Amino acid sequence: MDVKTVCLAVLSRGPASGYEIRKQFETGPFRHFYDAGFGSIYPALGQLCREDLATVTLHAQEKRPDKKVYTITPLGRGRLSAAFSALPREDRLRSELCVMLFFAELVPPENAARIIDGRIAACEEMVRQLGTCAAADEPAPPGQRFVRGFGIALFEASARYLREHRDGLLNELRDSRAAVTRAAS
Amino acid sequence: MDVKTVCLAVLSRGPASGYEIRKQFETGPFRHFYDAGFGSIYPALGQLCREDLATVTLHAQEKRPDKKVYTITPLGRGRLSAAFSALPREDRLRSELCVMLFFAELVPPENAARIIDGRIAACEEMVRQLGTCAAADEPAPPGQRFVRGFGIALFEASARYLREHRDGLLNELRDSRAAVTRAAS
DNA sequence: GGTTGCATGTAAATGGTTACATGATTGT
DNA sequence: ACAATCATGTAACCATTTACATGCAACC
Repeated sequence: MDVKTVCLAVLSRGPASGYEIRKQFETGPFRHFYDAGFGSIYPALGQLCREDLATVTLHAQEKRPDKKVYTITPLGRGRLSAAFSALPREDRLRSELCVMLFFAELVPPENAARIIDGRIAACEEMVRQLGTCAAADEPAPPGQRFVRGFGIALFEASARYLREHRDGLLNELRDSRAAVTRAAS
Repeated sequence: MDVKTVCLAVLSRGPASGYEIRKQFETGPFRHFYDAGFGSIYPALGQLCREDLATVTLHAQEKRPDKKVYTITPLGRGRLSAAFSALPREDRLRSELCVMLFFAELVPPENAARIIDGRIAACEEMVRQLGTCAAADEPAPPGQRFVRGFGIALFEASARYLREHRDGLLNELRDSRAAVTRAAS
């Protein structure tokens, strides 16, 4: 599922500009499971138009730059249906945090705690953000609420695990480092 | 953190061939937070050698193709330390499941249940796999056990959320579809 | 006077996936 | 016989990120 398809899906909920779509990826309800920058959104929207899956109209604004508002076409809706009839592929996660903690013995000791604490804070912030966007867009479509709740559940579980196992890991790391030092002397 | 750095980190635990590294990504304890195919691992290992971060030795085997075993160099260890002194960037997740459920009204009704049930099964299978690999490689380094436990906690939380909210979503989707049908007639 | 927000885009570089290409052995 | 496992690699393609480029308005 590429950026083009996801943009098309966003447009199926109503016309939008590239800038607005980007905002949804950055701070809106998409934040935790999909991201894309301007550099991929603008070209994607251009392509959608060239393939007649969307149309553009220029909205002149006062005291603001002009806006290009994209609208999905019937052909675009057809393309969307096709894409949403396939089974989703497995989630792809790339977690530097996990790589670093997996090889925790390579991380400078004073950093391990910082890294974990930073992540706990980030998860809590994420839960908060997803909660406020819940308050803002009620009543949202069922799927949207489901996915938001899913995100909250996962970030809460992350924060909980990290909080509960943080000290255990740090102690084990300290101990094994002490053992190595003893062996070397 | 690119494939090169992660390969180097794997090599810091002991010499390995490209094939063996790939196995760890595919089925081993890495499975849930990092993936890379042969097409990125082999070139990465080549580059590591060219930059003197690793060395290769050819191990002839009987009844098996020859193996190229890579070993990290002191220079490689230095490079690794540097990479692991930085803060990890945010996890990057791309979830087609979430995209599809977010726009659940675009998913053919009979598919929504299949998609969710499939994911529940996949999460449970993942928990099982992480559990067995726990039994196999005890005692593993502390970081490795921490990250494995983290994975188990998250996949369990995923499965739980999906199980608990599955029927609610499907009912809401059915109801809102019925409302649309009534409005159209 | 500097930063943030609104608004659009292009080009180069990076990084990764997929498909191709080969070949012996082991298990069903 | 056929598929899977072991084992390596290249090349083409694809997608995405990053950096560059522009400019006005509002706020601090």
